[in-house]
Amino acid sequence: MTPTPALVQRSTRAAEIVAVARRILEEEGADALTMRRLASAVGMQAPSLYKHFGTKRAVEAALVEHGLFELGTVLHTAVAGGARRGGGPVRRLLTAYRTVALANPALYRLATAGPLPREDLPAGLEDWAGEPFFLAAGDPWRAQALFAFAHGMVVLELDDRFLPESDVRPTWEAAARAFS
Amino acid sequence: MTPTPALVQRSTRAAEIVAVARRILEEEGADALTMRRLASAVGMQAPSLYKHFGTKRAVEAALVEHGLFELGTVLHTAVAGGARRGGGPVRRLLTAYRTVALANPALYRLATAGPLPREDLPAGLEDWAGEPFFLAAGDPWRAQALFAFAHGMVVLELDDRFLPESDVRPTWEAAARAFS
DNA sequence: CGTACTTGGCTAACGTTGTTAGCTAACAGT
DNA sequence: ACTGTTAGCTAACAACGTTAGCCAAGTACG
Repeated sequence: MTPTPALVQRSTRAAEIVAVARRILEEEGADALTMRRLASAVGMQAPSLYKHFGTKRAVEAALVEHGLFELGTVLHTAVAGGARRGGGPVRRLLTAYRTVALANPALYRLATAGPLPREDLPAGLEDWAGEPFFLAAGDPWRAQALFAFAHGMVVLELDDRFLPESDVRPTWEAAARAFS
Repeated sequence: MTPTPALVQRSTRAAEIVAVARRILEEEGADALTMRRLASAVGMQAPSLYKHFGTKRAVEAALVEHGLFELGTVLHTAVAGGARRGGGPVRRLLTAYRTVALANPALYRLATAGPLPREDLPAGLEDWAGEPFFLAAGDPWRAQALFAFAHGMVVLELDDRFLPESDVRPTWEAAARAFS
């Protein structure tokens, strides 16, 4: 319902840096995303990056922005996408959430773990990305609970925190039923 | 039901290092826990720490061990503790979980976020700490869901990820009812 | 009793990290 | 034609985890 927020406008070079940073993040992991590695992958020296981003956190904030935007896009279409796809909106939301998170694990962690760099993010982006939970759950408390469940499941899955023999999909299924 | 696992036995000095590390972690944050800072707080030079712990990760593993042990202790007594305290076992479990996690936020994050240093942990400790969820929930899938919800709520609370005006306790209450 | 070994401290140093200072070539504006 | 601004560079700094190598004190034992 809230209009899609606009992404921060960036110069060609800055956009290229963010794109390369994202590739490094997903292909080589969060530890590989250093200023020197990023600079070399983009064809310059590390200090030159500071002509485009004031700090490494600013680069990460740009990545978080992309992550939240994509997550929000997927979740909104999942909730809105009619009864064509299986189940109710809650089920579609949960499926979409898990899919996009597991598809970009490093970006998901960056965007959802640790404190948010709110001052470097477009206003409203965070709320907009979380809105599908309210749309699907009905009231704010169920939305909170649904969000907490989904986030908890995903990070525990990513961290390999469940018992090895335990299958995780029945739990998602059960939650979808419980919250519908 | 599973017997309480034994903690790793450590020399006096090593135990002191872990205790100091924990104090630094909670009082000054995870970033302040550096080998030099830790060494100086314990009265030695950084390289001397390596006479007691092979790596920084090993120090952190010792902290994780403490964290899981305390969490497990609290959760087990919460679930077992008769009908004296309010509500059913699920409600007591959730209250205890939130309380201990918010009381030691940095330790909680260290113990539950990111991959576990399983090879440096006493065998069975992880399972034992998670067992109360199975005891309270009944079957494994509900246990998984309950754990994911509790963990998700706590990390989102710690990361200040909920909307500022949103009260979080009704959500815990509702979950306690839903899982009972 | 002396000797060998272990324990636990030290200093110096290495490589990597984020970041700053200061220089410079290219380009735009008046 | 001068003057900024933009975007690159090299050199360097402090802090990080960690390793190497030295040395004093204690301990085991023949």
